[in-house]
Amino acid sequence: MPDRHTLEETERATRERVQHLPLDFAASHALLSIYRAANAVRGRLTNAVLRPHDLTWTGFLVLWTLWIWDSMETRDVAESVGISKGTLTGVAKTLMARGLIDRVPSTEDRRLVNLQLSEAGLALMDSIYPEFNKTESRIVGNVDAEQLEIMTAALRSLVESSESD
Amino acid sequence: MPDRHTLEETERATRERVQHLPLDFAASHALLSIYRAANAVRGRLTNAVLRPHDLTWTGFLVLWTLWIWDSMETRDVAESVGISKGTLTGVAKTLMARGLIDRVPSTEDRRLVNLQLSEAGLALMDSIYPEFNKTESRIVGNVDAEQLEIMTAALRSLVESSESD
DNA sequence: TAGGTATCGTACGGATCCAAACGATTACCT
DNA sequence: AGGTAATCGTTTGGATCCGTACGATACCTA
Repeated sequence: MPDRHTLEETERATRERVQHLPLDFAASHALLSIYRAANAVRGRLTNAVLRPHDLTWTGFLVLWTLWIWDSMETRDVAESVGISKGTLTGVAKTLMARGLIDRVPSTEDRRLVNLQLSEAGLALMDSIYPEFNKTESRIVGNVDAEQLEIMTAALRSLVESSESD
Repeated sequence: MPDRHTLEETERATRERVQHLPLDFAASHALLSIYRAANAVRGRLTNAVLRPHDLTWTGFLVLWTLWIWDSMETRDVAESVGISKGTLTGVAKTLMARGLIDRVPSTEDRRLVNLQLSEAGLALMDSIYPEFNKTESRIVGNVDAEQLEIMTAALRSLVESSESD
């Protein structure tokens, strides 16, 4: 029994374990790789960039979303970040307590609340994002540019087919 | 301000927002796609396959790991699944309470504990995994086989370069 | 214009997760 | 041999996250 297992070893062991079953190994390996990659990337970005600024991964995504889109309704922020509405309430509360975002109740529909970056939040993003992106760039540095493009396109089509139904 | 944003729209908006900065857009889009894909895939598999069996995503990964490798020390299970040792303690406790796994203290090193599937756990995996894989296959169904292979390889090299340092 | 339906943001319970601290056990080193 | 260092699994505390339920508000239709 080996101590540690690389992705490749795991895939080989999987084949042996279930070789008597009619399974789609390519699909299984692809999705396992996606999940591991997402975890690894998130962990590294969190530790290297976010933690020194006392920012959560989710909190950063919220800030980043508002940075890109200027102002958004809470439901759209949640959907864009990939968390539930209820989760966003707590995250937004934390970010607001730190003065990084503002809540702006809608005048047209009083059920709605818009979120946007405060000046402090904007300044924070301006200073953090270049650093964040530099780490991103380093992470994908070993992957050929063309392969990276294919990967991104494949992931995108996968997201669409997975979210649609 | 649009209501919903596709990955493509988000990438376009990102460019406009930060076009004055010297950034690596390909890297940013790639990692955003990975994260969204992982979330979407995990959500769909959880809802479609795991929830009916009252299984957590993490719990299933633990079972799956033990299914593939027969028996493992807890530290290796945690590392393989991508969670901390402390988290695994709780998850393993839950799975053991349901009689799906067994704890086997090591005789050679009394600090170590090995985990393995019980008979009930083995039967559960035998019945669930074909269904799980069928959904996996459906998710990647729209992606060309060759592109899928490139994507998987790119993700794998990305995991390695991201976990190494 | 009144009542039913839909959707908003929020509150709450439970599960998951991590980082740090801890006691127990083993390995190393002089 | 004996003491220090390293590593094991666990515990603890706090943050995150989801699903559900809820009141409030807006829309719709007869």
